Amino acid sequence: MHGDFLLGKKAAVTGKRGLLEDMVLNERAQLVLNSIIENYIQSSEPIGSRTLSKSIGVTLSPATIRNIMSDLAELGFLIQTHTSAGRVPTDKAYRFYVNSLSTPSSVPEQIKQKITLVSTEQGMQVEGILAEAVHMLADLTKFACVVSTPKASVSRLQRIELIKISEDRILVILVTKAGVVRDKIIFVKDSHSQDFLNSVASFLNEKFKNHSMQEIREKIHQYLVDDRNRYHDLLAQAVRLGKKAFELNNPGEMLIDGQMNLLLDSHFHKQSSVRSLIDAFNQKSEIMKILDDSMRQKGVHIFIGNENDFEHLQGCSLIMTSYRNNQNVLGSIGVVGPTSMDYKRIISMVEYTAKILSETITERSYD
Amino acid sequence: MHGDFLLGKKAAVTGKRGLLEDMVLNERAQLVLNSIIENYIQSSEPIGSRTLSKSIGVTLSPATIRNIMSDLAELGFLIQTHTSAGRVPTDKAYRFYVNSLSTPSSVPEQIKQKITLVSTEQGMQVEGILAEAVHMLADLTKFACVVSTPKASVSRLQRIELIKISEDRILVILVTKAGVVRDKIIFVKDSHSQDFLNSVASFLNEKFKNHSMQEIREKIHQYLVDDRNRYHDLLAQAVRLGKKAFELNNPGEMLIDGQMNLLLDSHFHKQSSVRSLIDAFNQKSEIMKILDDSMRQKGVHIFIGNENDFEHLQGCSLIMTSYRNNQNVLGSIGVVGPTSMDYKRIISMVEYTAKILSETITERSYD
DNA sequence: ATTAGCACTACCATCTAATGAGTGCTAAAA
DNA sequence: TTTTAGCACTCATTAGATGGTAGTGCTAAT
Repeated sequence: MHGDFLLGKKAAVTGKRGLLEDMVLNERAQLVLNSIIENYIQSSEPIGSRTLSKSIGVTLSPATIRNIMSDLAELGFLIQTHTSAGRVPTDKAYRFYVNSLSTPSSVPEQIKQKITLVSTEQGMQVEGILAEAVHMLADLTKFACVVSTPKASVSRLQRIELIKISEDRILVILVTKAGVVRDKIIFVKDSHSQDFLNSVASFLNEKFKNHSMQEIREKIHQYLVDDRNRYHDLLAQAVRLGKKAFELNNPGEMLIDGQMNLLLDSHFHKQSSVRSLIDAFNQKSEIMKILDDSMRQKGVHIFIGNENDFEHLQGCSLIMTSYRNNQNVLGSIGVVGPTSMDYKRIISMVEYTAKILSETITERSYD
Repeated sequence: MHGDFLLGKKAAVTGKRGLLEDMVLNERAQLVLNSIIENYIQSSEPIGSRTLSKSIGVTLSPATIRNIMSDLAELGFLIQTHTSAGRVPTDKAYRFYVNSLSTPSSVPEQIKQKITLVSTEQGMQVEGILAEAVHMLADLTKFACVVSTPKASVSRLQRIELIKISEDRILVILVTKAGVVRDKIIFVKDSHSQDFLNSVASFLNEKFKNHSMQEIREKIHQYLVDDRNRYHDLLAQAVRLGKKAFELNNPGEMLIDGQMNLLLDSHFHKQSSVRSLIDAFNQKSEIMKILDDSMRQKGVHIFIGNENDFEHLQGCSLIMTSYRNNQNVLGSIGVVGPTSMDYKRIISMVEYTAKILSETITERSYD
């Protein structure tokens, strides 16, 4: 029985069954594993010892490689689809591979040019820019891509407008610093003149400009509980209308593009996977949750296969990162593809697209 | 050689090679054809004479049916995938079938309830309503569904707002009668105060409220060519800003949902069809054109297979109809599915969804 | 520690033969 | 004249059988 000799010093000390994070493979095992992964990413077919022996740089006989593979399999990095098939990397292997990627490969100049074009059209709405970015990313990666629209709660107020629509309906328009315009209708019991609404609006603008929606809601709540304000008519009305206007009604949306690309991928050809994918994208909330999570921390976030506990997305990896203007993190953008995707390439593309997206949105922001 | 005896009187007079529109099948042939189509819609498998002989109401021996089928094939209503296979309806057959549908079957009460829920959430934006409607339709039909957003040019102005963003940028917000809010940024050479922008906005509001965007653009053009207006400063500036503000920049968008549903359908399992479909939905313009066309006329529009000359959508039928508020036709909504779809059911669903959508949007409109 | 060699396994493409659903045609029945 | 029964024929699909291939694990030699 081999199996121990692959483990580096640290692991040898902590023991084979020790913490996985501390486990280190010896150099040759690592070489073999990476080589298998890279081969598999390219070919999507199980890798055998003979094939690997040729494609790998070092001269190692198939038999030797078989021994190493056998050990790697025992450690859970490789599996066989059947007895006499080559080896296929597990999620654990991909995780190891991704962790070992040090220098993020840069995006080729040719592709950079393609991505840059997002920003050309002036005067476009933020949603339009997001749609274009996600479309582009889908087109480049040939996988499904998602982007979350800027969260209302973190973005700061640039201006509010109140427009009288009918006796009991008022159109509220919120413009945020990030350049997002949101509108909604609120219903009121008693009618107000447009002039009065203008006063309320300029009161609210004066009071709350540059504050985040979250802060505004809190302040309004304070006004409401403070009894003294009851006697100041304009204030009272302003607060009452403001409460409705700033009420969170936008649950945060998500744009998807290139879903169908996944279905060209050989990994998702089975009927059952297709169903699963459809469900996954129909029920946006789960993916939204992942997007939200990756907003909170810097850098690129990678979820491999079973690491996301969303059953419909088994067999998928997600590469996510956030985008921002020069003030705030606004949302995140990323790729959903098979676990056997070309991580290097995809990661660099997601990173670069997010960078360009951030720049474009910053340009458009009102700060 | 049979072949003539199926033609009704009219055709018999004008001759077998006469105008197709005038062609009438005798009652029995029609029964057989409809029966084949309905069977095929259900089973997606070629229909043989024996099968049909059983499933059809009237007692007809397989041999007789074979004769009839043979004639129908000769007339171009049926084809065989290979010599000894059953018959499959052609596009021509579906057209005949659809034309012969008289009483549009109504939507079952149970499904009506599902559709009704679109309108519940108050204060939702028009785009949100459209997204919900198209999602619902996709969910019910299990096909891909599309909806076009209200055209800017036909909708009438409710109100315009100009907001100063920076020295050289102005945010324009257009609210239309249909309840759509559009925003865009325009760039100006010389700086204006917000007060001045307010005057310009109220001037434009007064002048152009209730006019269609198309009309407004024309009027502004007239002002511009009229030299006299040059000396009236506010007017001149208002016209100059207005020109930019009302410039058509929104090419009319389209929301798609349920594309992936198509890939569960057995008809699109071939690799080539999948590619084709992806291209079709990526390149929105063609479908947009069809949506536009079906906005112009009343009723449900049906494009069967090769009737739309968009190569990527061969093998697809489109069921489209327009939606409106109480003033204008705003856009259209419809289904993209295989030619062998259950036309009765789908047509009724598209119709009903459009009706509910129209009602919901009318409620939200500002008239 | 590494490698060559060998027996073994399982998938895959190809071939074959059998099955069966379907047709067209012809001649008999209605 | 229309309908039907019967028969020969076609072609897709299926199940076995077969040989080839890519892979493994094990053992013995290097």
